[in-house]
Amino acid sequence: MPRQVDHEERRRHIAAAVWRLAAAGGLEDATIRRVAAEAGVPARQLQYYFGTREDLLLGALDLLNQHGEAEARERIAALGPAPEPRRLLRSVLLELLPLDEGRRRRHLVHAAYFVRFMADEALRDRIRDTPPELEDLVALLLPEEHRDEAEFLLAGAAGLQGQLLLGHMSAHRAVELIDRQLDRLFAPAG
Amino acid sequence: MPRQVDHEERRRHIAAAVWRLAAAGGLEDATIRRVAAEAGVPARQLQYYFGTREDLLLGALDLLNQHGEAEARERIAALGPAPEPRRLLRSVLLELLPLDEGRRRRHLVHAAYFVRFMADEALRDRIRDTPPELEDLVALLLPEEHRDEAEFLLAGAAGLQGQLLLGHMSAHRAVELIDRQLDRLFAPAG
DNA sequence: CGTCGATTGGTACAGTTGCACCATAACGCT
DNA sequence: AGCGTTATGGTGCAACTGTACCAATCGACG
Repeated sequence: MPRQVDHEERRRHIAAAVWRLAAAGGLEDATIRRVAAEAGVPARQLQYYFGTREDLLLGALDLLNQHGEAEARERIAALGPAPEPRRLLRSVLLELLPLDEGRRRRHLVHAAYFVRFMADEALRDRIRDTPPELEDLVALLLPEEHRDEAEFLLAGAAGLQGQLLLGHMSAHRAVELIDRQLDRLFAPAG
Repeated sequence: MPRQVDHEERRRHIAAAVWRLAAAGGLEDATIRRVAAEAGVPARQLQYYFGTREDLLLGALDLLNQHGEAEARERIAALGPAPEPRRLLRSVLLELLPLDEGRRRRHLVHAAYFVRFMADEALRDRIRDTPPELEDLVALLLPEEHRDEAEFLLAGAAGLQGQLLLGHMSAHRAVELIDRQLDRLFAPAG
């Protein structure tokens, strides 16, 4: 192996530039030359590490997803072992809200990819910010008769995400609304 | 007035082409030449009726909004005079779901504009598919102590919109989930 | 030391982009 | 009929797009 360079690190560095541009101005701002300038590398490097522009966008999205999933897992693991269902559920729902710069950018990038990738059935799964496993988890955390509530809860959190991104609601208020729902669902006399 | 041509009709015809392209492949597909081809008019005409491309996108969005708002008002008016609060509320919430081609395209186009227009504070209001008046209406339809529920209900409907667009949930199921929430909120012993 | 493959850089090119410009046609008015 | 406004068409251009191509450089291994 000549010239030892960290391939993965390089790709993540470039992908991060894609995220910033896409989050700020949508996919059309993420041209090869502009991403290269944002990342501070020659444009040719993107070709080498990703191939075509389509591959670049696709690769950047995949990296974002695994990056975000790792962050989410970390935050949830920080609750400690065997957390109470309510606290666990709350953390899962809060992952859907842009409560810090990381999550905000993640959701913005997903929004930027949304329409473009929805046309292609194979790509459609990569732009959901709620993996199916999370949905199952939420359903498991609530009593069986509350399956409808579980699904609506997830939808509600996703909807609040949009409100927050648009600045139409404060993060504090969104969290409060979720907590009210949890109050109800975990009330003593369910 | 020489050469009587229906200015507004022309603009709507062109705007509809923007909607189709933006809904199918995002804003980057809505180039001047491509919109012209889709509308079947010379590209020069877009310049004449809208100005720059930015103006075209902006104008097409405004036309979509007023078009959609009219459609929504019509559907709600079809409930007849002084409908029961629950039916009225249900109709308002269902406006957020892509239950027909019109609403589906409207929400897709909004999604296409989302990131691009969020950067500009002045344009941010044009990409919300829930006008503030609707939010107030929803709050009014529920008893005072249910303000939190009203806001979460709207967020839930908006979240279901995303699930439906992505094909992760059937329209039937989404409507069912909303009806369950309404069952609860309008239960006799509130 | 030389060689070979991994990596980088620069550039060239055909296609597309948004937009400005100029001519001309169509029409309502005086 | 003539004029002025409104509308239309076509074309040109500089900037930018994605990507193919060629040359050079680097480092590890023989």
